[in-house]
Amino acid sequence: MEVYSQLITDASSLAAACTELSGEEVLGFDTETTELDPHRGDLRLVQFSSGKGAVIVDLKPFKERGGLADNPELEPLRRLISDPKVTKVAHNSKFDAKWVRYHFGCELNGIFDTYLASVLIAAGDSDRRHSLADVAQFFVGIELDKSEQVSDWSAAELSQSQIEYAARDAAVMKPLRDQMAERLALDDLEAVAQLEFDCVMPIAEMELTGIYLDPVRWREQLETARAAQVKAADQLQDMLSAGVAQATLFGRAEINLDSQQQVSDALRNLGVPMPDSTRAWLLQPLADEYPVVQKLLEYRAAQKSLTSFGENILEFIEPTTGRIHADFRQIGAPTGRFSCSNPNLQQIPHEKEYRRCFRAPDGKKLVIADYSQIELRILAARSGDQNFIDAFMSGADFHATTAAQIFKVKPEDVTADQRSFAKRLNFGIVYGVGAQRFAMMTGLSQTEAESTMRQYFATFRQLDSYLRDSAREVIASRTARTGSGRLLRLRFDENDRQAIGAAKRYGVNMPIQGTSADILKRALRHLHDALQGTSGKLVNIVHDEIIVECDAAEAEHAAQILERSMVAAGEEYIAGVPVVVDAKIADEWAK
DNA sequence: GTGAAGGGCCAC
DNA sequence: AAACGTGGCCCTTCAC
Repeated sequence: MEVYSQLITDASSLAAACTELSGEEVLGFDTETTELDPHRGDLRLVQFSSGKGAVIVDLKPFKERGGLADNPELEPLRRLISDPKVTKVAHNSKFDAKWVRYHFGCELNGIFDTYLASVLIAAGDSDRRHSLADVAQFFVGIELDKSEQVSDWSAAELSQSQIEYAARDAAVMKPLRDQMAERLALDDLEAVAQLEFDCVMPIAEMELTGIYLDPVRWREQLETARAAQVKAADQLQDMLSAGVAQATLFGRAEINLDSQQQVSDALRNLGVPMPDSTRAWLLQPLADEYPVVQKLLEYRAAQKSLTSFGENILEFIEPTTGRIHADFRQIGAPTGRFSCSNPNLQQIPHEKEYRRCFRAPDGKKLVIADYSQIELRILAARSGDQNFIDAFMSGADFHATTAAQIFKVKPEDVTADQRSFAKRLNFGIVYGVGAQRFAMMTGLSQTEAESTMRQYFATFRQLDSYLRDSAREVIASRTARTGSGRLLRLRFDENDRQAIGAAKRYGVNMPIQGTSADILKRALRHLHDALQGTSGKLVNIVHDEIIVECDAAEAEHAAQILERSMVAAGEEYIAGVPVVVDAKIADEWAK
């Protein structure tokens, strides 16, 4: 592909080029950086491409003259980047957004993200790849050579091939966007694409802000966990060696306690009737009779605390900020849910000992808000079941209210057991739970479980028919959609009963789980806009929960903004069922 | 030595 | 190897 390109190194040509570019509706956009983490490296190039050619801004000379953050020479560039009327087509724009935000102090607005668009169009097909090279190949049939991506972008003089690479990379973006926009329209994915593009900037900012973890508190907790692990390991080792042939009078045969193979063998030698798997839920029933099994479970829990939630998380603290900047993937699951890694802040144990380590720094507060029963409210709205909806309308305890209906007793006469059955069933329904598993988790017999479930569906007739219709529709169309129109294509062998069952559960669950994700994403955009000009910053999200850190003096205001943003987002996707958000101001992330 | 797969378990 | 959905992380085992 032959492309004209202009390399810019001085203020007056930058101003002229930006004036020219700001007249375009759509620009390809890319950056080249010396590192992957904006806290560590330099932003070297910013590139734009229009139908006419590419403009490459070499930031090195600008930085040498007056830095990047408040260099007035870069003002035209900031205006162009933050102008929402000029669409920036970028691949994985969160990356560019973070660098621009951190080094220029401005937002990247008017995003069209070809990575996110590709993931949406793939609609859950995990065979599809989404690198720029793959996406360019798939949508416009252009082969991209990415060999320069890892080249040295900190050199004094950029090589000709680097400049050509930069230009070519940027030039593919416009035709790519045209093809993808057409495809998004064909699949009715424009609304969900906008929803995704709108929350790139909030997520970019959240990652840059990071979350504060008190290392002193964490180490204290770690010491306790370590002591528990050492004690449990020692006792378990003793108990297990009794069943190992090689054990001698002078010492015990060391067993690798983390090897389910070795542990299973040792337990079998001790006469424990071991199931095929050693998972906790299978071992639990044996724990009363066999203290060694109880000890194994104790060891496992201690080991998990120490490995998954131990020393390693402290290594994620960025020295320049003293905070943890995790990676959030905004379409982490085909349902639209986020995933999080390095570290995963969505799987921190709920126990106070862990959560309290994530605290507001001095002078700050955390505002923590979560949606109340959001998935069940979505289910109520989608099914239109009046009994289910009424249970939310009253504002009373939802599980107790549904229990009263299922067991045909007065609300005040609902027993703790009845409420607990109803609660587990309410949650299980969303995932398509069967009688067998419901029996297992409640301790009911298979027959009792079946009859309770029959009673449940007899009470919520409309919900029952919604779930059946929805399952039938999923199998017939091989698709499912969320409230925003997010699409899932299901692939299954129509002769495989198990596969059909799995597809039904997945396809029925996806619109519920996915609409919840839609709502959260909408809330993030509202929140981002409403927090402008305040001290409030988004610091974490966990599926139905949002955490904002702000100045202590502004906490009440921030809490109001957060609650309003979340409720407004919920009401856009749920009609006829109240959306309830519980918000609180706290010093630490603990209930 | 390294990477994939499998088992197990944390969150919502 | 839960006929309950979505993730990520840690460990062992096994193939290359």
